[in-house]
Amino acid sequence: MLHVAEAARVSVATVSALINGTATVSPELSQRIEQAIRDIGYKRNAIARSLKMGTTRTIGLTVPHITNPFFTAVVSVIQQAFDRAGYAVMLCCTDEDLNTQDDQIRLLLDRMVDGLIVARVGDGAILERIVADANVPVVLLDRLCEGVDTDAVVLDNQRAVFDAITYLIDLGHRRIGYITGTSDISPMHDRMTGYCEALQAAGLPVAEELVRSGNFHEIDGYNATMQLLSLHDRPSAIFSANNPMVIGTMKAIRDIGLSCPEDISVACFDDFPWSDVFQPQLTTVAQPVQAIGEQAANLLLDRLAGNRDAPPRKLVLKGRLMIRNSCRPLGAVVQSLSA
Amino acid sequence: MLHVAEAARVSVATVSALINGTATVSPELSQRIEQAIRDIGYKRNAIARSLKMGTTRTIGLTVPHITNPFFTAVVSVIQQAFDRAGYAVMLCCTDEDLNTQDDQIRLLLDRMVDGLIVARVGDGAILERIVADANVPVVLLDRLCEGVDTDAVVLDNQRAVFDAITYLIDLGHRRIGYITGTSDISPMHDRMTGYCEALQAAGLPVAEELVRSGNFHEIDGYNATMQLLSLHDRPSAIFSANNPMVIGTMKAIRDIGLSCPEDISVACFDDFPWSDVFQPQLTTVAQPVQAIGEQAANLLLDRLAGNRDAPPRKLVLKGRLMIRNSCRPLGAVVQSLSA
DNA sequence: AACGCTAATCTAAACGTTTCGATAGTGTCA
DNA sequence: TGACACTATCGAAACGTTTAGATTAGCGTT
Repeated sequence: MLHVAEAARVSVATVSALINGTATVSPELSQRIEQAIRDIGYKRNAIARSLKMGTTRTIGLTVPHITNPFFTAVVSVIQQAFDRAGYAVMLCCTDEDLNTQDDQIRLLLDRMVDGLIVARVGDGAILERIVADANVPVVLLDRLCEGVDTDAVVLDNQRAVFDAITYLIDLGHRRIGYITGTSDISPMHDRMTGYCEALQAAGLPVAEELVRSGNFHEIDGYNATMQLLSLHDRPSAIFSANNPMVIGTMKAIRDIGLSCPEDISVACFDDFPWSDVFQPQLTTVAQPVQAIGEQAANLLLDRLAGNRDAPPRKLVLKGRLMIRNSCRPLGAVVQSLSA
Repeated sequence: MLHVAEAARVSVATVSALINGTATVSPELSQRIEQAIRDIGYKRNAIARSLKMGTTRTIGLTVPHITNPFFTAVVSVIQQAFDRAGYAVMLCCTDEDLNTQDDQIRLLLDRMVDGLIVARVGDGAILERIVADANVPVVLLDRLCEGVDTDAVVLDNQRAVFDAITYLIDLGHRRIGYITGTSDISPMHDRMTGYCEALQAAGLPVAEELVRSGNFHEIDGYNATMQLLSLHDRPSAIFSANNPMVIGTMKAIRDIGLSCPEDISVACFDDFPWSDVFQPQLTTVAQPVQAIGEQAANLLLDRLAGNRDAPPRKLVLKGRLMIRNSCRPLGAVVQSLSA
């Protein structure tokens, strides 16, 4: 900018005024300055600007796994929304690991992001401090956080799973296996509650051996399913509370020589784009990813626009049960096949 | 830092020296400073540091679509690699749009990223200028760029498709539909070449009506497939050169009342995690996403480490044909079913 | 002709670091 | 006792912006 000012024989203040439109500058000088800018190929240094202004027009976004199609979709929507608003987004994947998450968030705050959207992991002790200490607005995505009272957009997980399990019960299923992620994050807890309530509402017992938990990965779903399928009185249906894990479930069913839905019905959380193309077409609980991403972005953009003092807003969206052909109605007798 | 210096009764220079370990500071002062840092909860301002140092320890990454599983996987790997190296990554999705890409890259350069990994879109006129003007290292990902001579990691697309088509020919297929993306990017061009060469090598003609092109989206794959299937002498196999488009292909096959692989064989580019779980299990060309991401990251990290003058390095990796059950061997007579 | 008002422009300080060169303190050795 | 080397510390400039406040010029009023 100094060079531009010199070339145009004006002060840097005038150049700045013209670029930002913060003061009127005469047509004559404007022209000289614009010419100089073109000649020199000047580009404003956003870092220097950020330092002075105290804002980076950059936000941080952390998710557990970008390869989880749910997060992929949400990240995509959020990225688009901030792009439209002229913000850059720094993406971090925490790999479902608390320490990684701490590091990532520190990394983002170090870089003076203007705001944070966090699909948290673990118990959020650090998050509490961040929301308290750092003066950047935070919006929680997908997962709430005890003790952190801030903007959030989540799903009505309990209701969504309640509906899905009720659907299975209505089909005649009585023993329904349930595969959950580690229960220290709110959605897993709420989904589990939905499962239990649906069973109770139908007068069915919650059998401990039918509930298995894993760490969100395909292999965990595989192992959990193997355990469920080797029970002497095995479930006629399995619900997986997490998307990547259901892949493991399907592989386990295949490896053990059973097939879905003939031998065992399967449903899961989170829809994916190809779910109605391949067989079996999985019955899923679809989250409104578009809305989730947009609402999260809007909440943050609103704070960034200056609305700092409004009380925390918590948006709860509804899931939708996508009924396909991976769950079959059950007659009086549970079919018993061996491979 | 000023506050820390005052609290510890030292100069800011000393604080900086201690934090960065750039000079020895006495145990006594060290302790005072560390105490002050803790008391105040001081965090170094990375923006100010960037301004002074001329480096942001942040890189920019642009991909056409993060929802394309290939890019999802590569982004994930790259993100991890840079995370390990202490870099942040700014992610942008260009939506296969040239203007968007220009905007995004400008946005990234404005923010003084230290380097750029670009899966480009379009003809790259802007990219040329960037690589010339900006002094940040750029590595091209997945897609080369005429006239931009810089580090790159790509697949041997031609060979990969050659192998896939040859496989179909070996199965007895003679009329093989081919669905490509817009041909102005190198992989699409190379894949097309692989298709033609495989046919020629087998003494088969390249029939114009069997080649359809679209804009990478599911709907384009759908439309292209519909056209192929309504030919009076329709193909017995379809190869889709792009992953999202194959979803459209499968939907079109279903909607028209055919089934795969009984009525029509399907293969495509890019593997996905669930491809061996659902039916039909698609035969795909798998890209080594892990290697691609890591190599791209390494190339850039190497430049960032100071190795600026080395000549451009172009890494070409091999694809792998994952044979599953979506392509069936063909007898002498092409089966002709109507739904 | 002196005055005030407005519009255009400029000067200079500030943002929070890093770093160069200066300075003070300490011990060694002739 | 100086001269000297060495270490620890500091002062101040610099990075490239923004912006408050000062200055200047032009112009209409009285």
